[in-house]
Amino acid sequence: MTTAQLRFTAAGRREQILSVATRLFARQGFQGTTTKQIAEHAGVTEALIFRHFPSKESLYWAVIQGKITGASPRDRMRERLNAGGTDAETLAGLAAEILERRSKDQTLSRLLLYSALENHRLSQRFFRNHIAGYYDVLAEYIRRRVGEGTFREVDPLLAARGFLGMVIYHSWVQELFGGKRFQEFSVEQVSKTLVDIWLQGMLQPPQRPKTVSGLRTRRSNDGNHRATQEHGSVTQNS
Amino acid sequence: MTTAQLRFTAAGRREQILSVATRLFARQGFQGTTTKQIAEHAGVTEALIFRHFPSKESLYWAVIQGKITGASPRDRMRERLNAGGTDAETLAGLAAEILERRSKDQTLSRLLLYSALENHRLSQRFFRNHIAGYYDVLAEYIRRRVGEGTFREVDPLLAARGFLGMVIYHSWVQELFGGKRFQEFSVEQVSKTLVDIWLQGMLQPPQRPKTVSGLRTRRSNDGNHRATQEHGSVTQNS
DNA sequence: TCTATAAGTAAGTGTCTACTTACTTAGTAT
DNA sequence: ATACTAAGTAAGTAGACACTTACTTATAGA
Repeated sequence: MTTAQLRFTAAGRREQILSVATRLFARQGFQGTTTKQIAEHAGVTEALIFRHFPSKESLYWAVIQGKITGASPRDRMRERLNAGGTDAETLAGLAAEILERRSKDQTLSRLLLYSALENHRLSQRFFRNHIAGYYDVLAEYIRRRVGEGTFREVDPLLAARGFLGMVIYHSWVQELFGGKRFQEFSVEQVSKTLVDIWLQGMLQPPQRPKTVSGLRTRRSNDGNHRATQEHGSVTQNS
Repeated sequence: MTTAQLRFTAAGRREQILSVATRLFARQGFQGTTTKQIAEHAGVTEALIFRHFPSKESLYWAVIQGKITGASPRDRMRERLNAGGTDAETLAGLAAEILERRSKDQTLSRLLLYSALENHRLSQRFFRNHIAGYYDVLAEYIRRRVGEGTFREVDPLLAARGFLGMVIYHSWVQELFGGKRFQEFSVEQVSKTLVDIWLQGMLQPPQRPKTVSGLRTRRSNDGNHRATQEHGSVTQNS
């Protein structure tokens, strides 16, 4: 009979160690985490850790592997992008999901950043599965919209990176660099604002009949700063 | 007379140690760098390092301090934003400068990221002087353009973060995560594309003054796409 | 109930770490 | 030359590190 269970099964203990190690590696990096610490947090001796994993490095790799294969956001993202709705709704939902997840759980982005900085061999793959996954799918979406004539002709990969850059960078600044100490933003405000900027930046300008250069409409004439709408020809001042 | 100079002056040696330590801390982080390593790279014994700096941590702080006080980009950025020229030129120049500097020298961003992850007490200040500096100035610029009616009404800080996010995130992906292994981009292409998107996203839409909700694009409208011209200049064809 | 086996540990090992102590040597003013 | 001072070092120390070895104990199946 299975009562209080003083001992784990091998698989169960392995999982527990992995989970503890994931948290610690994310918080302190590979170099900053000791096997003794991991053992203490798992409630066992160091020796047991080396029974389950031949070395500290192999434990680290198992942690990364777990994050790579577990719950790739790629599919959820593809679903979202194919689900229908306006561009604005779709993208704002996507941005909101990214912001919310990162605000709740920093372990993933911290693991990723540490592994990139410490230059672990797996980090390339980590990156490919986790970040590149995001924007391959998004780039595909953008390419379609460009083909349809809805979006302007821009490099889809760069545009995707631009969008995700806005969102992810903001979340890094807030969560990682302590930006939220100085100012908080609601997820809705951030996602709406950033999507607004990016989306209007991507959309074809509203179809203008044939007035070639007569479009420099002056709305009110109070002198300066008339800065026309086309950024090719923004006249800033005299 | 000063010949071959077997010995440094105290100040000179201090500087040399600082410079060596900066490189190593940037490459490997605080935890990943040993005092022995620093000594070897500086060509001295460890003891000498502890004569100039009371502890490893104080040496690290001196490194960060040096980066904080040295060459704040804030002023150069303010200059640039006040120098005149079109918005597009100004912003593209700004983006290009960021991209180029980061591509040449990663030490600053690596130091910053490590210090944020390792949660050093100075990292808040590091961040404030180095990143916040950037977008305070940029936000001010945006606020002015919003006041003039050139830009739409958006939170200037968020808009600034969006712009810098696009650029800085792209550079991180390329330089740090090894994105350039898969695809290279020219500085001009990146800065032009990202500025294009962001700037058109910020400008007031041409005709209708108040419709910020002009984002109601349904994804199935395939009616309008005339074969697009290049995204920068709309006013050139007939 | 007995036993095979898997789960778990106490107490190490050599090496590395930040930091110290007691000493030597180079440059310089008198 | 002499003596003083600042630059520099050789050889440590105690503790932390990743990892090992030899041992103990829980538990399921016969």
